[in-house]
Amino acid sequence: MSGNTDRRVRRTRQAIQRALVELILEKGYEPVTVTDLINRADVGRSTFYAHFADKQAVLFANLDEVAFLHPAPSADGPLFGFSLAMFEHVQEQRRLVRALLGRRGGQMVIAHGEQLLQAVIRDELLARGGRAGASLDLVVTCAVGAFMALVRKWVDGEIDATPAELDAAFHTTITPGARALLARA
Amino acid sequence: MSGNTDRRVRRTRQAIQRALVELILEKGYEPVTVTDLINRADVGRSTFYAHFADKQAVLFANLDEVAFLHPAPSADGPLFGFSLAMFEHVQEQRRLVRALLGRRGGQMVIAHGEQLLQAVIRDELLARGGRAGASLDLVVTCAVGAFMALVRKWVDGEIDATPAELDAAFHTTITPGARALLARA
DNA sequence: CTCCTCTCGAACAACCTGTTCAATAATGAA
DNA sequence: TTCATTATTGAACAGGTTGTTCGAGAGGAG
Repeated sequence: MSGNTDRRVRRTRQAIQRALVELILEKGYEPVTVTDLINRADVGRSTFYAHFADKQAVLFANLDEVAFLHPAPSADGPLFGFSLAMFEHVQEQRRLVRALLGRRGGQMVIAHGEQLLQAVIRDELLARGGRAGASLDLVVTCAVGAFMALVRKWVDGEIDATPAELDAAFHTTITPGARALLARA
Repeated sequence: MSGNTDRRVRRTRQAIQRALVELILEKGYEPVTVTDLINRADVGRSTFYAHFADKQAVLFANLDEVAFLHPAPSADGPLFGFSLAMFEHVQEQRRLVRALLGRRGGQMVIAHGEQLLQAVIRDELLARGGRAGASLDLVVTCAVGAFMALVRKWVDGEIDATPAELDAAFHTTITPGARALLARA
């Protein structure tokens, strides 16, 4: 048994989740209706509501499959060493990430991603001796904003670059400032 | 004649625009319906559609009143000197900016703000001798992302800081990296 | 005062949502 | 294989939203 449920359940849920990704890539998240979803997934209306409360629940179900944002806070290695791995991960799952985090994706997902990333960056700065406080949080916000901006533009095709190039740009821009903050502590 | 139109037109348009701001602050942008708008503005349904194509048109009409994003590219003065003035401007129009750019606001507006800011920052880096190219654009993207992240969190009340503190954080984080880029040119 | 424009409000078709229900089909276990 | 369990179906429904239309009436400009 893969999963622990009825095969029909697995099939249905997967069909719906797949359909959402396809439709987001075609029209963006907001315009997608539940009716679209059940047509594309070829599933009965009542079946849909037996599995998901609404459109957004499907979105979040997909979200779990792209939760590549949980590196341990590291005090050694290069500062913000996590970023290259993340860019590479995004590239592998480009299709899914594009649907979820791109301009056509849902706002909630971006907010969720920002929160995860915020924790990662904050923990890393603290692990390297940053002093908790308002000014550290402001720097964290800047770093999160910069990273997410790169990812969004990248998956939307507004930027053509390799993961290594993105990583380099992120470090060029953010690392000196972050070091300055740490040195001040 | 203030404006150049019928007084009724002015009154109607203003009532609708005001209503949208109020409603966004109460429920966020997406949940606001045209029916909500015409009730709050106390305006007939057909009247609404005589002035605006849809909800989003009202949003953009409001947007013009907060277009504080047009500083001339400056090659002298401190790098990214525009930012303090912008943070102060945001504080003055906090109510409106909060409705438009905050978490409850529309995605389109944020995208629009990012585009304006991107041009500003890009021009400034070019005016200071930055070499146009992919790696400059990547840095610009980071700077825009960082700035917008600060503004969003600020107007949403997730950050409690003065414009000067925000400005300082922005410069601490971004300026060293930007200088490094310019030095490389 | 008069003409012209704007507003009103109701009614409309079209669409979307989320729920219900009885009939049918697939599944997993004995 | 058989059989009880569970999932799916498809249609129908009430409630809400959108954008349009139209005649009647109110308001402003000159």
